[in-house]
Amino acid sequence: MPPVTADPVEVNLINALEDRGLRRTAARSAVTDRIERVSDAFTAEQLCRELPDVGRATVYRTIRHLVDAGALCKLPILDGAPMYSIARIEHHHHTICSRCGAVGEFRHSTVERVMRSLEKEIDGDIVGHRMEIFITCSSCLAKSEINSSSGNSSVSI
Amino acid sequence: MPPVTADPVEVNLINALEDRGLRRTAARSAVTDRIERVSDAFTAEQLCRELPDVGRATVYRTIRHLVDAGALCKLPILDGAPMYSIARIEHHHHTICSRCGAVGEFRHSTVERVMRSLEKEIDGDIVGHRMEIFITCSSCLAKSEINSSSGNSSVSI
DNA sequence: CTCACTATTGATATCAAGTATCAATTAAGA
DNA sequence: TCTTAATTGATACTTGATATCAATAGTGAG
Ligand SMILES: [Zn+2]
Ligand SMILES: [Zn+2]
Ligand SMILES: [Zn+2]
Ligand SMILES: [Zn+2]
Repeated sequence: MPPVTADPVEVNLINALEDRGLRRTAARSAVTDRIERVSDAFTAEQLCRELPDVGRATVYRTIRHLVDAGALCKLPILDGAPMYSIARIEHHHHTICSRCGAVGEFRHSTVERVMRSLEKEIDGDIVGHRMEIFITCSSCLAKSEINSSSGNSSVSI
Repeated sequence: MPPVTADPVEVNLINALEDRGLRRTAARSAVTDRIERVSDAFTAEQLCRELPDVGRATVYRTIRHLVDAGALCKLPILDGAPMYSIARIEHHHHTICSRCGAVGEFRHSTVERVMRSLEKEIDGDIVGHRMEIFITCSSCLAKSEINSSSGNSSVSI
């Protein structure tokens, strides 16, 4: 059975910036420290609120640098601001809880194998792919069992 | 070999709206006619520009109704406004040309089978998924062969 | 260590996408 | 035809994000 998770990568965001020739500054360290401390995915605005002493422009700029460096994933959200999460695994996909928004990473070799197999069938050259699995996470499941009750809101994609 | 495309569905957008109890109006017909005439994916703003006599609010509202009705797909775009395309196939995924933005639909039974198989390995209940394959479409490939030259700009996801 | 030079910062203005309001208009059924 | 509720669209507003640019702060040379 192929591994669902693999190769957790050591992350040091401020180093990722320095590797790109960017200076280590107080503002950037504040941003990267905060991101590393937060376990979950976040929006740029959330980060701005949590770092009132760092200018929004700097928060947005730093996020952009980190995405460019491949140290952060930008998750496309259908409605509202995109979310970001630390890229702990080289190539991977995300699980997103449709109730609480919790984001997880996973890798699955079968998925990648299927992607490669599509090469033959798709018109043009494949240059990449993206995939998200929407879930109800175990903690949300637990909560809804406590409150028993309510609806099975399924997500239509 | 499993089919890459399947079940093309007849689309009649104005009917899709009427089926939801919405009235057939001149403004809505103008919007749906336009969408049906445009083969490619489009943004809301594009549609507004092409329909200067329909108010933007109405364009946005109509698009929202069509997405709710499942007649339009909303494609999450990482940067900039989301794009919409007519849903011609029941459940499906998209190919997106990373050069020209052309959007295609496809279905592949293996992909769906793999998704189901992930149920066992992912923590929580799977309620849906989304997938996009980024390509260089055949027409862009043809163009770049004419101009010979240039770089294999690969997309990092 | 000091200086000069460039990168960085952040207040502010601006832009872009999209939604809320609400009076005027219009579709649709009796 | 007439009544009524749905729809429209000009306008103002919200939100997310970027552009500007003077002030500030790293960095490397001397
Ligand atoms: Zn959850
Ligand atoms: Zn993959
Ligand atoms: Zn193309
Ligand atoms: Zn699928």
